[in-house]
Amino acid sequence: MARPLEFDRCQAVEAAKAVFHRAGYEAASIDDLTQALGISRASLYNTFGDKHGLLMATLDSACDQGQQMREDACGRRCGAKKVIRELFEKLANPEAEGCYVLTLGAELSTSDPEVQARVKKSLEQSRGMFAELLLREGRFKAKEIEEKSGVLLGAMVSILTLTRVHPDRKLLESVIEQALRVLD
Amino acid sequence: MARPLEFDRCQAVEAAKAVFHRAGYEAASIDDLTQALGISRASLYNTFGDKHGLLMATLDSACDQGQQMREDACGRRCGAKKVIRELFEKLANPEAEGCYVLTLGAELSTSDPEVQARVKKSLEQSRGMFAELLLREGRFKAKEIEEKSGVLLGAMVSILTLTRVHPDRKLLESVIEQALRVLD
DNA sequence: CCAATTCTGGAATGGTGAGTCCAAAACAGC
DNA sequence: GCTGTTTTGGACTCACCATTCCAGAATTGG
Repeated sequence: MARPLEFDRCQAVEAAKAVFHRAGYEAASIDDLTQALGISRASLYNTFGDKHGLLMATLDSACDQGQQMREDACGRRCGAKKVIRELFEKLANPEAEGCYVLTLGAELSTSDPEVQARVKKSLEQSRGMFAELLLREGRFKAKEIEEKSGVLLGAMVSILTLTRVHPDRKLLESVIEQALRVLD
Repeated sequence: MARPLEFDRCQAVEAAKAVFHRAGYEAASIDDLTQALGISRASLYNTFGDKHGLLMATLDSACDQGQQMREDACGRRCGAKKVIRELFEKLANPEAEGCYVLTLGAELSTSDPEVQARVKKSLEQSRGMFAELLLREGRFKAKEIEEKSGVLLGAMVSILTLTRVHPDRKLLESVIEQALRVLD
């Protein structure tokens, strides 16, 4: 063996995520990134290939964290309404992972099929989670679940988008309360 | 007087809007723009100052068109539910102006205060329109109007965002139907 | 402590970006 | 048709961007 990496890959990915999230993909320069990650150009290229590779690493990380969050939500013992309310509250936060995925989606999904694929997959997984939570309630028909999970996904997207472009506590509360009505 | 402009400013703005919408602001180069607008660099800089000036011109145009759409909606004689349903249907279209505003907002609102201001203003105006339509129904209390207009705004944002990153007819229908329930 | 291997900082490279400039062209009014 | 004004095309500048390269540094196994 030989000299080991002097930095933590995960930490670097998190730092890159923050840079991309704040500046956008195109606007973030390699200099910005190396500075934020605290590593040199060479290390960045050795580890991630190129700028796009680094982007995909951050997207993967965000998707994984989102998936973790979804599994946690499904793993809870309480009723769907409580689980979803708490999930929505957590998402109504500008630093949320989903917000990152969606923001990149808005910037790049028309021009970068790889990004688009992850965004779509992530949204579908969210919808799946909602469907499972609804199913577990045991009081909805398949048809209802399809419709209601769509509504909840829509609400989620709304929350994530508003959180970024027009944060307003009361507005978000209204959206959340209305969405949760599908569980009545 | 002297030599007149050889191109139509409005047409140029529309073309620029299309380029920015497809590629994003940062990724759109001046070359892309001059080519799409069919004008030379000099004309572009003479007319719009710089790239950012051109961006703001496109944003202003989109906001104006949005405002026009809102006024049209308010000017109609039929019930709020019908007006809003038709508006939502119109917005569920990837070329919609609101979609452009929101997409730019996602890319730039954290880094460009001017953009952020227009996006927020545009959203507030939309909310105002919803509030007016609700008020005109004559059957809601002020408190309800505040909440319901927020819900409708959230639905609109959801529709516009989904339309761009994850278009799916049935999903959009579910979102629209659910949103319209605030009018029951 | 040596050799092999891998990482690191920073300089170098080639390309492309936004924005400028000027000479030629097109028009309006006289 | 001449003059003054404005537009236009395209060459030009200069900075910055992503990426590569290399010489030196660090670490492991022997």
